[in-house]
Amino acid sequence: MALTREQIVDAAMAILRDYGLADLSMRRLARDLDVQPGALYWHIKNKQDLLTVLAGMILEPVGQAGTLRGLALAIRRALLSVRDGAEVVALAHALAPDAPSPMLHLRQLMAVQGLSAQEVQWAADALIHFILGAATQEQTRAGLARAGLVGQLDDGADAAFEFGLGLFLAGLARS
Amino acid sequence: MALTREQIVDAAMAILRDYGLADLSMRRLARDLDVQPGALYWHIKNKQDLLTVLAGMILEPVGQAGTLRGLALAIRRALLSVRDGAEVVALAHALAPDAPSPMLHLRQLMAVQGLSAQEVQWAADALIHFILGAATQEQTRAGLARAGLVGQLDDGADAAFEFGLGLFLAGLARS
DNA sequence: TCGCACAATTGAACGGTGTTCAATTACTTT
DNA sequence: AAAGTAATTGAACACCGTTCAATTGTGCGA
Repeated sequence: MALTREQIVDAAMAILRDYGLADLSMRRLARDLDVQPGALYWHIKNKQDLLTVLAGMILEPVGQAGTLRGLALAIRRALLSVRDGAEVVALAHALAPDAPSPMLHLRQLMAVQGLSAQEVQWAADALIHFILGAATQEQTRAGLARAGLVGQLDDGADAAFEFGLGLFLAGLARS
Repeated sequence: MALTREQIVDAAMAILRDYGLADLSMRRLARDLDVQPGALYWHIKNKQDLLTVLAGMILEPVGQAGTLRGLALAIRRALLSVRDGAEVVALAHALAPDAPSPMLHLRQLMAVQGLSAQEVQWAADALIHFILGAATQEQTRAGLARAGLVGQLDDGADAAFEFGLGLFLAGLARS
């Protein structure tokens, strides 16, 4: 049966979930699909494109949220639910910042207390930097711990995120 | 004359400044030094190690600062002063978060308003995520603009950073 | 059912990457 | 001068993303 773009994306997601971004090479992906690497390029422009699709899938379960805080928590949860999810989304976000819908949703929820459109943009960017940075740090630590390069991952990651988010939201409320 | 660890580091920094992180390969570095790639490994453990040293050099001009705000601005300035500086420092920071002295200095300045040691750590982490994220975004955009993949880099980067930093500091002041 | 056209895949290559290591050269120290 | 150590070479290992001519597979109209 013919190879499908969807099959490729699903296989890529499986590698990501089970082995992480470092193992997600086009050659490895082709091997898993019993196909030569070149065949992938009939269905997909390049690896960056594939990663963008994966980023979209990772953020898919975020959904709507009534509050800024709820949305931030939902985004974090989605990022952490896939191995190296934060890094993949950060990569995609760097090249197309407005593509993922949760980011737009975030700006939408920022519409409070007389912030100008530009200020909303700035505030949303700041919050995104924090979310991606925090989640990336967590997953990087998890990877290092997995490799035995560093001991005991701190369990206080949730509290740390909550605290940082609280700081940010308090700053927003003040303005 | 014998090759020196310092020569290697300096040549690496020159490549970074002039051509960016993508061009900083061990082979390219060896070519610039008129040496075979293997020779580098007599003086340096691996590429990651080299990048850690570069990250330290990038942050060197930060120096002391009396205020949290001043330190944040100084760190950003240092990151932006070298092409892809933010990415290099972020890479180094991920593997050894406490190595760069400005990060410690930041925690030190966080000692305000009865924050527990853990809260200081959390707040410092949040601020670092913002600084690295913002600077990385700026330099990524600059790189895309250089490649002609995206038009007109926004000149409001300074203002955006200042605004995000203001939000964060306001949140700190509230607590 | 035979061709034909087009979709899809292969096989092979191009030009890279980080890293290792036996063998060799360069330089000191005795 | 000889021995011993420091430093470098040359070559390889095992990968990487991407391209493309040649080939195979598939559906369709005659």
